[in-house]
Amino acid sequence: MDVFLKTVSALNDETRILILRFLDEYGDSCVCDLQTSLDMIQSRLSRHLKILKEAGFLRVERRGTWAYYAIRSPLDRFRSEALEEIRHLDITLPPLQKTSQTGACKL
Amino acid sequence: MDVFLKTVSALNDETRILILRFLDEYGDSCVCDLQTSLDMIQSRLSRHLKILKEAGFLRVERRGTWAYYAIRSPLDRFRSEALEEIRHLDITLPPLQKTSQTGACKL
DNA sequence: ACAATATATCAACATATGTTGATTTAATGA
DNA sequence: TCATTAAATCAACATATGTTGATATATTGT
Repeated sequence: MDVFLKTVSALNDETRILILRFLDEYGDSCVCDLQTSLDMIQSRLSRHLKILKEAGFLRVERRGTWAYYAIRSPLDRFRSEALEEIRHLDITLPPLQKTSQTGACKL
Repeated sequence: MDVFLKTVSALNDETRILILRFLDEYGDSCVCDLQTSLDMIQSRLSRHLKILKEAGFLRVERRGTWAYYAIRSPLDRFRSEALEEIRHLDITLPPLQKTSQTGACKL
């Protein structure tokens, strides 16, 4: 029960759906790039990334000062199906902005 | 987006998961019987049944004074998958009590 | 060690959602 | 029409969750 509810609860937010969709489309991203691309305050992003991670949707990998988040693979059946639904939602995805590469990522 | 979020939001509650599991196990039930079997206040049940119905999980059929709720069929892919998950959750389902038959269902 | 930057966490607040008891609406039968 | 019962809705309250700005932690380079 707990695991299922946590999974569902993680899906129950527009911000997190957008994040999932973004990572699904563009692949691994550091918080910094997500912040620029999605135009979100850093604490807000961290919160949602943590929830998605703890719900089993994402994994994190630390590279230097950066934390790269990515969709976990392989996802189990239910999470995969949820992601598939999200893929077909009518969302206007913002372009990927890799400010972390250029060093222009100062918070 | 709206439809998906509404679906997910409907799943995001223990009470509603229990109701879905119950109806999946025992089939159509009137609010009255659900109330007795699940030991829930009537207004609480009505609320959750409405949410589940509007989210596309349930259908209602009025028979006399009674409103019989049942899992909609066929469910679409995502809702089916969700129901399948719910089927495998570790929930101790209370026994079905058909008080509506005996007339002992006074609220 | 210190400065700079990336990320995580915290506290305060606002909004959303669930619960309950009361009231309203609907259907049936005398 | 009136009484009875089932179900829906409402109002008040409590709890959960999201947002924001501030602070803490972590990593790198000087």
